[in-house]
Amino acid sequence: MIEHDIFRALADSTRRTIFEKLANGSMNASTLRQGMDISQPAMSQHLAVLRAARLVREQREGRFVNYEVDPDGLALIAQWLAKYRAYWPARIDALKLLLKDMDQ
Amino acid sequence: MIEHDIFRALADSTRRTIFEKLANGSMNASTLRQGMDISQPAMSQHLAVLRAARLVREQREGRFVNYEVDPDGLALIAQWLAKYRAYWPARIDALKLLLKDMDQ
DNA sequence: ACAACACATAAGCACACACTTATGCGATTC
DNA sequence: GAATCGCATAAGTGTGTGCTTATGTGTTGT
Repeated sequence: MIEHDIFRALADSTRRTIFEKLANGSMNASTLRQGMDISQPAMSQHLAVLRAARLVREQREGRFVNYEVDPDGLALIAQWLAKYRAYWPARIDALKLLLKDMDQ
Repeated sequence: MIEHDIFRALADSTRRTIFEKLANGSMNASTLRQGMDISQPAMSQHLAVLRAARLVREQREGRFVNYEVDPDGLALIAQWLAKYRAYWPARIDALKLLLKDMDQ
């Protein structure tokens, strides 16, 4: 179940930080580690979990592996969220942002 | 960190099932248990986790406690998702639904 | 070809988590 | 007011998870 993988992946704050960093630009695993006080194997394992959840995808470049945000994971979260749109508050900033962005 | 509580709460499939049931109508804890093969304390603990994540809220009614979906949790997910809107695929069904719903 | 590098995988360990049974606490019912 | 009911909490237990160190695999550079 990919939905399970997604929420499980995001349940860890270190992985959310990694994802956020990648959202600001794709990087290889070593660059990601900078300023994160995390071992190389730990980073590799976190990236594997994010990859399994389709939140992140890899792109081999020689001996480097460049990681970037995978839109598929975000789309699945949006789909999950859409199931409960009957319960969304009428107007919140996030949804207004959302609307504005989709309006073009 | 409420964001952490939300993703952690949704990382468990039993809790997602409970949330989904509540999205189809508010219920008390005993009614929620029906057809779920789960002990009463387990249900109580799951509801406590969902409550801490603001995905669910309670409403005491005598000796019953009626549970319902709390829009706050969903709004927080939407806000989290909105941070990464730059990576959303151009057109997916979930986002179209979203747009249509917000358009009124 | 050999060393250095970027990354993945293996194995082991401490801790978090979801479950259980037992018990406590109010509110209803008889 | 005693029993019952709906639910919460306590305490204990097995399993999952995130970390570590050690090692493997493939690529680059000399």
